[in-house]
Amino acid sequence: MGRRKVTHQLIADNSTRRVTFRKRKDGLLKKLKELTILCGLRACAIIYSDYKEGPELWPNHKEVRVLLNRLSALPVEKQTKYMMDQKDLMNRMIQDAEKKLEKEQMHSRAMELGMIASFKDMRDADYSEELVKAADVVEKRINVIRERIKAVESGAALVKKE
Amino acid sequence: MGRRKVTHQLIADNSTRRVTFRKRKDGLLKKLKELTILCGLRACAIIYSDYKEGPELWPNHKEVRVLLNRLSALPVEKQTKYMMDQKDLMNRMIQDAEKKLEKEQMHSRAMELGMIASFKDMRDADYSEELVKAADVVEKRINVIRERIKAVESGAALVKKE
DNA sequence: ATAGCTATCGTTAGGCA
DNA sequence: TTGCCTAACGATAGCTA
Repeated sequence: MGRRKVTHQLIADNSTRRVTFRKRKDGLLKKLKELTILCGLRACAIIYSDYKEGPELWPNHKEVRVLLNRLSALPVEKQTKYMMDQKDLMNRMIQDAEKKLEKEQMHSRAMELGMIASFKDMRDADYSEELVKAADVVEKRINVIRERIKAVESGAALVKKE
Repeated sequence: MGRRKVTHQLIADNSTRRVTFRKRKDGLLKKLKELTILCGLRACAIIYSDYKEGPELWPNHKEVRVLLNRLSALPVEKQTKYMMDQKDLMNRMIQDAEKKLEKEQMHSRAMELGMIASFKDMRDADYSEELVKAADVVEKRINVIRERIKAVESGAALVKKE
């Protein structure tokens, strides 16, 4: 009956932890939805878990894609130049790191769980249908660029291997 | 005193909405933190709002970067090839779109708000300190690649302009 | 596992400094 | 605005089928 005061540490029991995860994840998404409605925002969430095949997308796949594209302006590193100059040192470090990773057979990626939510203030967002389409096109363009980058990335990885 | 039952629609009053946003955002982050502890996950959040200069990063800048790098496997488009083949058509569409955007002087990006959270199950994550460092190096490498991509992106934009 | 069911705990709307 | 305050309201731990 009722509920116990929550102990703030890892839930030991496996299935209890699983249930708690589901309940609280749902709670989080509900609150996210409320926030979007109350404050006039857009939001999305992506959740990887070992309980599902693919990532769980909220509110839907399309919204996730659209909002993800808005993250390109995210602050990453202070400056690129320094890192580029450090390339050789970096490469050596990377090789060391990869050897170690290989050695330990780290494969926890499969257990990965992720969530992304992106909001946009829509208070002044009564764009015409046309403008929405236009924005979508621009976002698709960014997607193209992302894909190209991925290709470059794979290529670089291949080159590195030999 | 007390509270009123929440009406599920946009909060009309500007400052009330602002306060509600802050309260509920904090609540969301708190619940995110609890989830990470109770279920042994890692998580982060990125929040853009017009109430702050830059994005608000939770739990901190580094964690956000690390977890963001794990999103590369995210499902984006069904296939790249088709989009690449469509490049010319796309470019024309983009030009049209950008003209319209320019014309309308859309500048809502400044009002953008975003949140990202990424979790990783850590139950089997008692890596040695060394391994953690190694993983970090690999992630830095990915960051470098991202930066390169950005450069390419800017370059493409410049080319496009003339 | 998954779905209800409540007692209880946690969140927060509205008020006040 | 920004931070407490407290009564409602909402979320959920532990239980049952």
